[in-house]
Amino acid sequence: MSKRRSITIIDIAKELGIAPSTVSRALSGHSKISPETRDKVMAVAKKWNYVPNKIALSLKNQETRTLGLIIPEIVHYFFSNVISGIEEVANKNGYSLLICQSGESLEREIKAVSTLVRQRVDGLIICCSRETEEFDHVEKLPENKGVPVVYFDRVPPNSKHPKIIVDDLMGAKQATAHLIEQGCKNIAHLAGPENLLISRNRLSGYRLALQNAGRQPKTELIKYCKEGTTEVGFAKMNELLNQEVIPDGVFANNDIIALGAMMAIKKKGLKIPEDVAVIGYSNWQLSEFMEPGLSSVNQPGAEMGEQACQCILNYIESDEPVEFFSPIILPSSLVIRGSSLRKRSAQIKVLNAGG
Amino acid sequence: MSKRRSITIIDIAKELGIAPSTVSRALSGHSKISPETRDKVMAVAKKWNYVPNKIALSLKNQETRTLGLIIPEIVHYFFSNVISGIEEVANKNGYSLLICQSGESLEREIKAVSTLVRQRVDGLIICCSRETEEFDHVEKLPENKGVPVVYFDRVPPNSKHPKIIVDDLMGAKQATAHLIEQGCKNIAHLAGPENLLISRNRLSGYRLALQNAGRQPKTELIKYCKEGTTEVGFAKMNELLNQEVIPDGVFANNDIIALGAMMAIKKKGLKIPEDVAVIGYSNWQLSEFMEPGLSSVNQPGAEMGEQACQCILNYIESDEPVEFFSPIILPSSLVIRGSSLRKRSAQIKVLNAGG
DNA sequence: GTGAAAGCGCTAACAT
DNA sequence: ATGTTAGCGCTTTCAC
Repeated sequence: MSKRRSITIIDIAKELGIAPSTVSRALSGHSKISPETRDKVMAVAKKWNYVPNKIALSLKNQETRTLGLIIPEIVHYFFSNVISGIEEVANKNGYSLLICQSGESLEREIKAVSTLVRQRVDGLIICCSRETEEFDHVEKLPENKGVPVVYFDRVPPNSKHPKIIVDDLMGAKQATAHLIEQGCKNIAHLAGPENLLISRNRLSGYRLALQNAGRQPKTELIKYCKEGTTEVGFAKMNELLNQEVIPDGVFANNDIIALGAMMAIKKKGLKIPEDVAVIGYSNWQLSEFMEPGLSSVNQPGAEMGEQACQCILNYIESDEPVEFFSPIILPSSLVIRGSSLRKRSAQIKVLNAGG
Repeated sequence: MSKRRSITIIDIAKELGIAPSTVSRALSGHSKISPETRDKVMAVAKKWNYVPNKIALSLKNQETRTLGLIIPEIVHYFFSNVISGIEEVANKNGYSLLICQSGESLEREIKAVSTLVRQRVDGLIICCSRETEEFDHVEKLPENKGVPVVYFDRVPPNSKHPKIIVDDLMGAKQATAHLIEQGCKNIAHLAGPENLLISRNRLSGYRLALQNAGRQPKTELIKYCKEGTTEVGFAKMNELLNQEVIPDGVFANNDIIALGAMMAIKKKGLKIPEDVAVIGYSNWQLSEFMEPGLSSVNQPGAEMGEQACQCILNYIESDEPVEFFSPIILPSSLVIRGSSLRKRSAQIKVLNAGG
């Protein structure tokens, strides 16, 4: 593609025999400009399809009105929701969005930070990769007070920057409480890997709900699904079904595991939710299409994106540097579905799981 | 956030008492530079965390090494795959990706084009909104030879720009042929809305496969699901099941419809795929989590993104303007699943559905 | 091998 | 109301 020279303010100025600054003023609707010149300028600009050059503006103003986003994977229901939320808010505020995916690799994450800083993004929104345990590449951005940063979902333990996270503990508590309300006597938990904070929080929520109802969480009703696959969910649920105390309710760490559990339940000839009620903490929209009876706690991806974006816009526009931001904790929403998918829409209830 | 002045080449030059141009040369590994100065410059640059300013470079070089992407919705399995594919290739080639979503609105699409052109993206990748029937806002970009454009998925009928589309006809043909091979005698089609090209192509593929097998497509086995919801799929499948000729195979326009159909089949007490085999043309990854027995024709989202990106990079870098690009047609892939989800992974076969 | 100067497109301060 | 000028950060001639 041969390089195209586009129309500039100077071209317009020459055509009309006036100064570039006058053209600039006319174009930006400055008050101290005669209507005639303004109209003439507008006419020429239109005739030649003048497009203002944001690059020149960025260089002059030292701001790009561009936000950088680093995300582990784009192809993921939760993350794509986050992106969408960010894009929505950014767009509404006249900001553009530059996206990099780290592919859960620290190396790529570091490279992405560098790329975006070179591009002079006005702010950086980041969800760290699973590999990331050390945050200097973000925390020690050039000059130590570089670009404003907002973390979401996977956040460093000690950072002064804003953080947006989901209230997993509360969500899990509500989900378990819901099973209790439904009359479940023996509620099992198919937990996620112990090393992940979210798994631990969800387990805690489960325990808390039971204790609040005056019950003791039983060790034999808690199974860890380290790999987090449908297969493991199936296997662990089978174990549960072969124990003495058969659970009549299951809270699963996520919907993938929940799906495996449901397969095991059905294979046993039991009915959902009549015999065993199931509820899954969900990253995906799957629940919508899954078996009826699968209620779920949904991660508020879009809302998280919106909040993160709003947060960084405030950060960018705040004049005095803020010393420390306390984390913003978003509630998950508990979606309760009835047992007939045909009448599903009428039966969906959304509870606000947070406080 | 108070505006931060970052380190420039001039700062380094001053510190060392040399000319900015020398610093520039040292930094960019120019040959005609003494090793001592180079080392000195590098040292200072490192000490002060110098970050080159891409904005200044863009202004000078008249290229941003940035690509613009306009997409109807980010939260969509197919589209998020496309984005991911584009990001991957762009990144690998040193390009950044600026994303706007149109939300299926022509108005927002027009605004997005304008935004991206102002940002001086080097190229524009676009999937038009459902509302878009007139393409001047893209085709007549400033100066008529403006930014390189590549269309994908939803493309204008007559554009000289590159277009990447999916071979729906071939995919549908393969899917239907697969049902025939499986021994299905009466294969129904749950079609999409007639006004969409993809629906028409899939219907044609279905017809073609039957004809190739020496069968006549029967009108009573074709049902249009205008709304494309699970509910409609359920209703239309019920109609089919209550007709004289009960189908033993169903090719559904997409997986949402397929899901409804499967619910209807199961409610009737029939088994999938033993009694009725089902296959859906899929935009989503749902099939992975759906009932066993649901084979699907998957849209190659990531591949489409990669191709689109590669295509625009070539376009950008080609010196002589190309007169007309013929469409690039990607095959969909037919994924055949067995009936036991537990053994699923072993039984998945992927056939290349294109020619 | 290095320096000086021009220029990419734009705007804001300072004239007039 | 309009023109002049300088400068944002960088590279790239053209001198020396």
